[in-house]
Amino acid sequence: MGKHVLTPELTVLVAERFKALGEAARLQILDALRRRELTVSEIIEATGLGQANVSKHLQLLHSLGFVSRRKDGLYVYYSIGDKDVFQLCDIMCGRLEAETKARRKLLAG
Amino acid sequence: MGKHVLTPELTVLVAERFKALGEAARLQILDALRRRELTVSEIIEATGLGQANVSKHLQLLHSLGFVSRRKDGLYVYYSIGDKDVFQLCDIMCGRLEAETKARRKLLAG
DNA sequence: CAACCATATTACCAGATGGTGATTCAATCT
DNA sequence: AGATTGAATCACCATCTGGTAATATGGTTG
Repeated sequence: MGKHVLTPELTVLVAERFKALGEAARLQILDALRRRELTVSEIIEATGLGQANVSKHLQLLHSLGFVSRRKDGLYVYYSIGDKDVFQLCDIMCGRLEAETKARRKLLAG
Repeated sequence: MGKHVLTPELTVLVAERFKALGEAARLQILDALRRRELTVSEIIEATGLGQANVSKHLQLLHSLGFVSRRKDGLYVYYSIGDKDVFQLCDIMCGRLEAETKARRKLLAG
C-alpha cells in the first residue's frame, strides 16, 4: 500500500479510469465479456442496451485499455483487455458485503 | 477472481462506488487523509478546493463509507473509513504504469 | 454493382454533476 | 445574549454525460 505517490496529474488519470467503471452499463459490458470475447451484437443482446449506446461505451472502455478489439470480416470482437478490472470489482464487492453485514448487525443488535 | 456474481442490483451499487472515486477532487481529499485525520478546514487548505465544494464531496464520501467523521467542538474531523481505497488506487496506478511502459516500448521499438 | 449487414459516428435532448456565493446551523467565547 | 467561528446547506449556473434516432462507414454477398 502507498507504493504510488498520487501527483495531481496521476490523480486525474486514475480518476478518469475509476469514472469509466462508475457506470452500471459499462460494468455490465465488462461482465458480459468475462467468459469469452463477444461481438458488438452479442454484447447488445447480453446487456439489453441500445446499439449506439454500446458502441459509445465500448469506445471509452477501449480508449482506456479495459477492452481489446479484433476485427474479423463484418464483425468486431471485443474482449477483456485487463483482468485487473475484476479484481477491482471484487474489492468493491467485498466492501459492500462488509457494509451490509455491519448494517444487519446494527439492526439486529 | 470471480468470487462475486454481479447481479444487476449489485452492479449498480458497485458502479455508484466507482463513480465516487472517479473524480479527481475526491481522490485528492482521500489522499490528503492518507497520513492522518483532518478537519474540513485542513482539507480545504490541503486541496485548494472551495469550502462548499469540499463539504459536498465529504458528504458523498461519507455516505458511501469511504470516510469517517468525528465531531469535536467546532471542528469536524474526517478520516479514512476504508483502507481498501488505497489498494484500489494502487491497482489503477499499476495499470497506468503498465500502459505507459507499453507506450514507451512501442515508440522506442 | 446493388443490396445487405454489423458497427461507428453524428446530432440532439434530458437529466445529472461539480463549482461557487450566500445563507443557515451549531458550538464556543467574551 | 451577542459575536465569532467552522461546517453544512441552499440556490443557481455551466458543463458534462448517457441514451437514442438517424445517418454514415466499411465489409460482404448475390
